[in-house]
Amino acid sequence: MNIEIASRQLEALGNPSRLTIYRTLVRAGRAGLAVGQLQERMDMPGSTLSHHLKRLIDMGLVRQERAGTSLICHAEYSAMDALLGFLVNECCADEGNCLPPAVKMVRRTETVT
Amino acid sequence: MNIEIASRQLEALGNPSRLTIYRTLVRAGRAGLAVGQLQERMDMPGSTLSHHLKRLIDMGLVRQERAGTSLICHAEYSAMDALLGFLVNECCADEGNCLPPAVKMVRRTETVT
DNA sequence: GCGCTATTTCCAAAATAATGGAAATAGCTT
DNA sequence: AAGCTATTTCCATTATTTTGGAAATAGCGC
Repeated sequence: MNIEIASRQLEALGNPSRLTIYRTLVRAGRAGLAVGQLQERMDMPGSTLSHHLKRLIDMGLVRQERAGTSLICHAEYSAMDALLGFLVNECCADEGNCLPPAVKMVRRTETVT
Repeated sequence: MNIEIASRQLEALGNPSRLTIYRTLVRAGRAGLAVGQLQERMDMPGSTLSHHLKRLIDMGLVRQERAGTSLICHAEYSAMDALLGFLVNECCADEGNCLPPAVKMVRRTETVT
C-alpha cells in the first residue's frame, strides 16, 4: 500500500454512486449481488453502472464472478481492510493522539512508505 | 455522517497531492505547518496548493489558524475519525466478517443511515 | 446456429477537476 | 501609509470524470 494506490482507491469510493454501490455489496454479504439486481436497486442505466463497477474492480475493491449469464459482484473486504489500515497508520503516525482510544487500539506496527 | 459527506471527504483525500498534503500535516502533529512550509515540502505553486487546501478545509479535514502573516494548517483528526468510523461500520454492517479481529473490535454500535 | 437475457464496450456530450500565472488581500514593521 | 512577506482569489486552459444510448459480446436453452 502506498499513497498512489490509496489515493486511487479513495477516489474510487469518493463518488456517491460508487460508495452506494460498494455499501450495497457489503450489505449483500457473501452471497453478493448480480449486476442486474444492483442495477434495480441503484436505478441507473446499465452502461453507467458498468463504468462505476469497472472502476471499483480496477481498484480491487470489488470482484466479479460469473454464474451462467449473470455476473455476481462481491465487496472485496481485504482491499478495504488494507486501505483502512493505511489511513489509521497515516493518521496516527507520529503523534498517536488523533483518534479516540478504541480506534487507537488497532494501530498497525509495520512501517508505511 | 452520511453517504454524501463521506463520499466528498473520500474524494478530497482521493488525489495524490491532497493525500500527501494531509499526511504531511498529520505527521507535523499538533504544531501544524504554515502554508509556506507545506509549499516547500510539496514543491508546488502557491495557487495550486491553495486550491487543494481549500478543498480539504471545505470538507473539514484540515483547519487553518492565523499566526501573524502566516496561516498554520492542522489535520482535523476528528473528521478522519468520523470518516473511518463510517467506513468500518459500512464495511461490517451486516456480516461482521469482512475485517480481521483487530479491526472488528472497533465496530461502532450506533445505527448508520 | 437462433433467440434470449445479462452485461460490457464504443462513442460522444456535458460537467467537473486540476493547474498555475497574475492580481488582490491580509497582516506585519517601520 | 509604504514596503514587505504570506497567502488567497481571479481567470483561463487543459485534462479527467461522469453519463448514457446504441452496438457488441457472453453464455444459455432450444
